Amino acid sequence: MDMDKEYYKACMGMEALPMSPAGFSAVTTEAAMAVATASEDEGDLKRGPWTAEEDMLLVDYISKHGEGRWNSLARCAGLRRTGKSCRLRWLNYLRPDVRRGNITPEEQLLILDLHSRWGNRWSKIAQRLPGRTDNEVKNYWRTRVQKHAKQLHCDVNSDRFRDVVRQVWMPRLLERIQAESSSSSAAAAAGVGVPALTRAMSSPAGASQYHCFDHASSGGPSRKVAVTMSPDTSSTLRSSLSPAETSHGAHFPAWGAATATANVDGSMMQCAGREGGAIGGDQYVIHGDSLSGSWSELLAATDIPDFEFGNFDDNLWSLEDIYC
DNA sequence: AAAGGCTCCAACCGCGTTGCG
DNA sequence: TCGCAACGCGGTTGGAGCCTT
Repeated sequence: MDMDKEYYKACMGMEALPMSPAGFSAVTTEAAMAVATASEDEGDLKRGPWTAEEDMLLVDYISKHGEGRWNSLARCAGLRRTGKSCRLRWLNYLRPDVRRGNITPEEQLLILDLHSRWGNRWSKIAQRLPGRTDNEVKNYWRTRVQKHAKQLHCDVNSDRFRDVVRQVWMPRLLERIQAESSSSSAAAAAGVGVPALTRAMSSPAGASQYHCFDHASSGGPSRKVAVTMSPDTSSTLRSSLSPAETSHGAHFPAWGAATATANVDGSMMQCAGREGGAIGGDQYVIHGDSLSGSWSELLAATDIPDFEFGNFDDNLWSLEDIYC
C-alpha cells in the first residue's frame, strides 16, 4: 500500500522496500536483520510466545517511532509477526506503564462494580484501572469471579450472583481496604481512633450503594451500614462512577447520621449507617457480626433469596479465597 | 518421584467498526 | 457509495507452572 511506503520513508529515512510480508526487511539493528533474514528464508509469520529478541526489537522500534500502524510497524521493525500480534504484545506486556502483579482489593472492588454496570466491556473497565489491560481484567474475571459463581451453582451474570457480589463480596473487600487504610494512616491520624467506618455525609445522587459493616464499636454488635461509591469523590474510583453511567438498582431513601467515609489511596469510599436497606426494591439484611467465618457462612447469614446454602462446603469459600 | 489435574495468563482468532482511496 | 485494509474488542485456546495424589 502506498500509504505504508510513505510511512516507511518517513520513519526509516530510506526508500520503501518491497512489501511482501516475508521479505520486507527495513531493519535498524543486527538482531532485526537476523530475524528478517530468517523470515525471508522461512517465508512465514511467526506465532506463539515472544522471544526476548523480538521484545527488544519491538520496544526499540516503538521508542524511536511511536506506536500505531501495526502492520507496517511489524515489517519496519523486522518482526515476523502480524500487526495484531505486535499490538497485543505491546499493549498487554511491553508498554512501560503496564502494571504487573496481583489485582489489589481496590482494583477488585472497582472491577466488580464496573462489571455490574457495563458487563463484559473489558476495555472500558480497564481504562478505569491505570496500568491494567483489558486482557488482565478479563482473565481476572474468568479465573476468579467465574470460579466463585460456579461454586455457588449460579450463572455469573445472574441476579443472584450479582446480589452476592454486592451484599457480601464488595462489602468484604471494602472492609479490607478500609482496614489497610486505617492501619497505614493510623500514625497520621494519631489520637483519632478512627473506626473502620465513620463520619457523616449525605447520600449523593447516582451513587453505587451496598451494605457493609461498622466494626467501630468494638465489643458491641456490628452495625449494618449502606455503602456508597460516590461520583463526587476523587481519583480512580470517582472517575469510574459518573452519575450518568450509574445504573445500579440500589436505593437508600433515607440515610442515617452514622455514615462513613474511608479514603484509600485517594479513592474515597463512603458508608452510611442505617437500619435497613433496599437493593432493587427488595430488603436484604446481613445480620450481626457476619464478617467472620467462611464465605458460605456469610452467605447463609445473608437474606438473599433462593440460595442453596446447604450445598456449599465451607472450605471452598474461605474469605481469604476472594482476595488475590 | 512421577503422573495427572488444575490454574493462570499470554497469545490467537473472529468479527464489528473505522478510515481512506 | 463501495471496497479494502487496518484497527480494536471480546471470546477462546494452549501451555507452563503449580498442586495433589
